[in-house]
Amino acid sequence: MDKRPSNLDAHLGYWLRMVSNAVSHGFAREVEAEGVTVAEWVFLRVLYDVESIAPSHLSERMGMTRGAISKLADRLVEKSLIERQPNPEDRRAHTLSLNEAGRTLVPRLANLADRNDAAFFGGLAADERQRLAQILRKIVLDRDLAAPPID
Amino acid sequence: MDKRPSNLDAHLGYWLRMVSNAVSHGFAREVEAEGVTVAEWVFLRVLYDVESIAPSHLSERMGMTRGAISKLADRLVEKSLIERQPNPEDRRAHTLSLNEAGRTLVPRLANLADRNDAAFFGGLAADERQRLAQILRKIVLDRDLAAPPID
DNA sequence: TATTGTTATACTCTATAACTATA
DNA sequence: TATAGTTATAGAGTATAACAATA
Repeated sequence: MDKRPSNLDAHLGYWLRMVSNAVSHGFAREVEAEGVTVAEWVFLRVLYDVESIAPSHLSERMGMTRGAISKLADRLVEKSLIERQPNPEDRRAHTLSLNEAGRTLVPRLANLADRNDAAFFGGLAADERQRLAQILRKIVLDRDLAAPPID
Repeated sequence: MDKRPSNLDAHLGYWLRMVSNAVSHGFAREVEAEGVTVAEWVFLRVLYDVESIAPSHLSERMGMTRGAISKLADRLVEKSLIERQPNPEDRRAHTLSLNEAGRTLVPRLANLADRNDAAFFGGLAADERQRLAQILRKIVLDRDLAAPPID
């Protein structure tokens, strides 16, 4: 039996990747108009809630390495959306926080995210959307995937 | 109303991205042992069914630009898994096809894909997996996303 | 020595645009 | 001129590992 290799579309991961890429690309195009990328949006949105955070904590929160966070932070500093502060108590440590421009931008990006999500999943019935969210959340919990919920 | 920007986890796209990334990374780690990447696996799996295909057709099939296909093809030629043939009728055109090693590798990769998918979504009930597949397929159809089904 | 953060390096994925060789 | 394919360039995303400063 099973002489033939399974088809690509036999795997949930395949469909998931196709849909996820499309959603993310769509969102990427929208936020590009505001001068940021998807990863930067996540970074900024996390900062919005925490006031200020150490890069190492952010790296855990976002499921990225410290090096990656450092690079992202560089870009956002360059774009004048965040600031780095020294920590007087431990001079190895820093904290990151939004500046005025960053704080102003986040709600605009959140609106784009809302609209993108609505547009993309609007073709589903309300109960389908709920089902989807439920299943995805279950996987995240089961597998203990990265990012703890923000709220 | 809506003074606060919506949370990251308010969006289906956020959950989708988190799960999709985890599945793909898991699979990437597995196929790495066979010396290929996820994009290469898709490329090889498509070739397995069609015997031979023009790069331009493959680019449509995979939803990538011709340049990206060209680069992927370079790597797979270098890894001695595929071959490029000239087309005698139109000397601009080429075709791509698996060689012996490529043809042998695909079923092994398919097994890894099966196992990865099973491991990842094994925590879901059968009807949840079915639901998830159904919803994702509906989105792909609704939005007419890339890759036509392989089989 | 261990830890915080940065930097250096590298590779995949992908796009856009220029280019080559046909047709 | 239009088309098939390749090449050049670039940038996001990410990782690993080396490093500097400090603890």
